[in-house]
Amino acid sequence: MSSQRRQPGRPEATSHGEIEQAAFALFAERGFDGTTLDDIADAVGVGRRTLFRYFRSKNDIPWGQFDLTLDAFRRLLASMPEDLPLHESVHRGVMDFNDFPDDAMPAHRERMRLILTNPALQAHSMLRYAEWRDVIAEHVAWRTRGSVTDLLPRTVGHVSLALALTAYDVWLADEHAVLLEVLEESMGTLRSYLGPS
Amino acid sequence: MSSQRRQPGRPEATSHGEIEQAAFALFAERGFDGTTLDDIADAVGVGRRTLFRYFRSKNDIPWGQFDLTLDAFRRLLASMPEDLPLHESVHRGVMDFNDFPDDAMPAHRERMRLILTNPALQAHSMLRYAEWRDVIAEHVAWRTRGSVTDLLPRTVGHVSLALALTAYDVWLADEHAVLLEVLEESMGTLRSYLGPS
DNA sequence: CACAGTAGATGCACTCGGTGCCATAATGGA
DNA sequence: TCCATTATGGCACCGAGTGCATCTACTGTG
Repeated sequence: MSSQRRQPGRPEATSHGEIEQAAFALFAERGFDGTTLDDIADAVGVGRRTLFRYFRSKNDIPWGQFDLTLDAFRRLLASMPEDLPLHESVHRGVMDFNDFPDDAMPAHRERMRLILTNPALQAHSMLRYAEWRDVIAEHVAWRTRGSVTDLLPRTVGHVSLALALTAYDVWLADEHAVLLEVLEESMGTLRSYLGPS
Repeated sequence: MSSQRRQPGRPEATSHGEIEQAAFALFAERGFDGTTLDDIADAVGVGRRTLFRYFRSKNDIPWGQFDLTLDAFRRLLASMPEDLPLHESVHRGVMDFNDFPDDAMPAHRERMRLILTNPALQAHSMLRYAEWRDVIAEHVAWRTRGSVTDLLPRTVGHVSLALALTAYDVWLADEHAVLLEVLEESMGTLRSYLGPS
């Protein structure tokens, strides 16, 4: 790949990845709140103003390029065989979404630990979660030929997120837990909780 | 009531309620983002600094005295008969929590519309939701003689929140919807979604 | 090589939320 | 009146985020 990158204008001085790396190093050292955007800009060797061309806000840095991740998620759900029961389709989608190669897990864990631990990031995450829920809701709406504003798509979106967040809570609390197993387990827990109705 | 308020020091210049009222008026007029803390302080006739003695942040103003609300929720759950099945106990608690007198609904609706619509407030709400979930998790842990960090309490907390938020989404989108009915409905929707497994 | 075109980088000034510190005001009681 | 107590609120300051204007580095062309 990389035929030629003949772009007209000035080349980019840095990249999302570079900023992310420098930022995570600083976060690990001084904490998220203890790191200013000036710190990050200096570490990357770029102006503070430039950071905002790569990330919408400081809170977005730990999320990396989440838009791309969501695009992949969208494609993932769209690729589910249509003869699969809806709840199976969603469940598999969520499982695949959280299926990372082993060597990526440490970094993923660190990223999620940061996001789920720091109050400012916890709060901000709500906005990203809403986008994630929408992807699910759209899938459900498409499968049921309904609207994303219907009760079912919204319910499935919210509940899927609830289960995922539960799993992450437990996973982060237990050094040896396996994310996908906890995810499966939380789903089972919900079933048995509602079961005896 | 109001036996005597013989407190030693200087009397308070305002109250949570007064600030809240002035703030909501301004929010309705110029929007949440278009209202500065200076605006609110001026409207109340108090220093900007003083606002922070009543509310931890601008984002907390729309929530009123949520601590007190949570205390009531805690007592509500604790008062549930122990012979009630756990899921019933939680369900009833959530229903009662959202059972407002008719004349309080318009204000409640406006408050929730604001919180669930404005991005800054959406994000901030995550922190309040976490406290709300904890109340449920504690109840479940108490009922099951387990720990709040166990899978079940966490799952129930997250899923209960998911259903409540779903209900609020739908309720706010439909002028004529009845909150408690939508809540009940979203619960049923979840059951039927998971049912055919 | 000079010049035009293009797009990213960045400095600057400014707004606003939020905090620490501290002096001050208003009250009840001795 | 003087004191203890408690709330007020001014002041200085920090850091995130934005709009605007300018500059810079690179491509392509004559």
